[in-house]
Amino acid sequence: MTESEAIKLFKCLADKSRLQILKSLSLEDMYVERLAQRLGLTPATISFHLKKLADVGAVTSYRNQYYVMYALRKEIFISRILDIIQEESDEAAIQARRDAEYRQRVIDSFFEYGKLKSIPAQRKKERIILEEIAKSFEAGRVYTEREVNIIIADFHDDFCTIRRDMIAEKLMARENGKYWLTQE
Amino acid sequence: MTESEAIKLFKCLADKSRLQILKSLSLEDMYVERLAQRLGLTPATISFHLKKLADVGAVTSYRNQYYVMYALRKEIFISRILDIIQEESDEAAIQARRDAEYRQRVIDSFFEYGKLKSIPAQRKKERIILEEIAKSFEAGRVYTEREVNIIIADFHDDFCTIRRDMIAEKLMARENGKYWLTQE
DNA sequence: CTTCTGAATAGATGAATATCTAATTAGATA
DNA sequence: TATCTAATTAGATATTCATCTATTCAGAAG
Repeated sequence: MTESEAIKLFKCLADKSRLQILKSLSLEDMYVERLAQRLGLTPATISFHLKKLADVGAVTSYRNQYYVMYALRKEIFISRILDIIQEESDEAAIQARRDAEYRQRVIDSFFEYGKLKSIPAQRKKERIILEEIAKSFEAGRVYTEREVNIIIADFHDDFCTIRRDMIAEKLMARENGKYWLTQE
Repeated sequence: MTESEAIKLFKCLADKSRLQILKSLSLEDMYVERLAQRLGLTPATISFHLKKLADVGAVTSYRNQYYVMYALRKEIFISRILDIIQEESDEAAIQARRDAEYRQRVIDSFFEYGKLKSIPAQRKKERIILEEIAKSFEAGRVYTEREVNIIIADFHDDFCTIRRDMIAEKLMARENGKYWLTQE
């Protein structure tokens, strides 16, 4: 389902009259005038809504004597809302989301009130923490060692280790006692 | 979830900007200005949307330095749309729906183009058919036997049997050759 | 305490839309 | 074919609501 299809579907569901139509049709098939009577609305209004519902595939219709019977298409409604929101069918995007969730968990467990509780032992986790700290530096700007220390000290007392590891991980570069962010 | 809660939830999802906010937050927590930048909208507009999303419990927020971080509350989105539409959690309603579905199947199998193909042998099924035919009579109005016959004959040639069974099932009452619907 | 910055609110505006009445269409029956 | 009835469409109206600008609020930092 594309984003604009999802919006159309949710728009359909976001109306009291249409929701009641769907509820009624979930009980039994009905024709326009009967629905109008149940909901206390004009047949014209019901037609208007049924057309929208049919547009998104929520209902189908068939003739029965004088009447046009409408039926609910339950298949349309089996998916979970979360799946629709997160739908991005391409694998790369899904992997990116998993990564982001993992990163967030690591950050949550090592930071508290904006402070780093401890330096992760696992290199993979430390990398994530260092990248998070790197966000406090401006791209392109050149810092003195003292400035770097002060910024890092906001996160953890052991700014020496962290500063050194930032260089080792190539998140920052150093030359002649000056530091700057590398471009990723 | 009540009907009006469901409508509010769907209204929230029925907007491109809000859907994109939710998609963004499903990747990682973000603050207002960052979202504004991603979506090409004003921070004021993002605030407006986030408030609506918070109202329905779709997001939560927490402070982080200068920023107010917003996070997606996935728990809200686990239910299936169909369950929300059909939500009437009380047993009586669910049974009523099953009954209605059964009735519809019986009606579908005995009627064709508005005509009764045959009179059901099972009493339970005949009752359903008779109730369906009874819909062609007006409540409160008194009919002559001839009028009754004409109306029933629209459904089946053997109007005598059907008329007699309507009385036997107490769907109609008769006195002095006059007929009328009983109140159910 | 003062200042700064990001967030929220208020007010205005234009676009979308739910509803009605009236007119038209389409399908069934005679 | 002519006629009847339910369904749909068209046009009008009032309301809702997404968005912007400008202002106010709140929390962090000096």
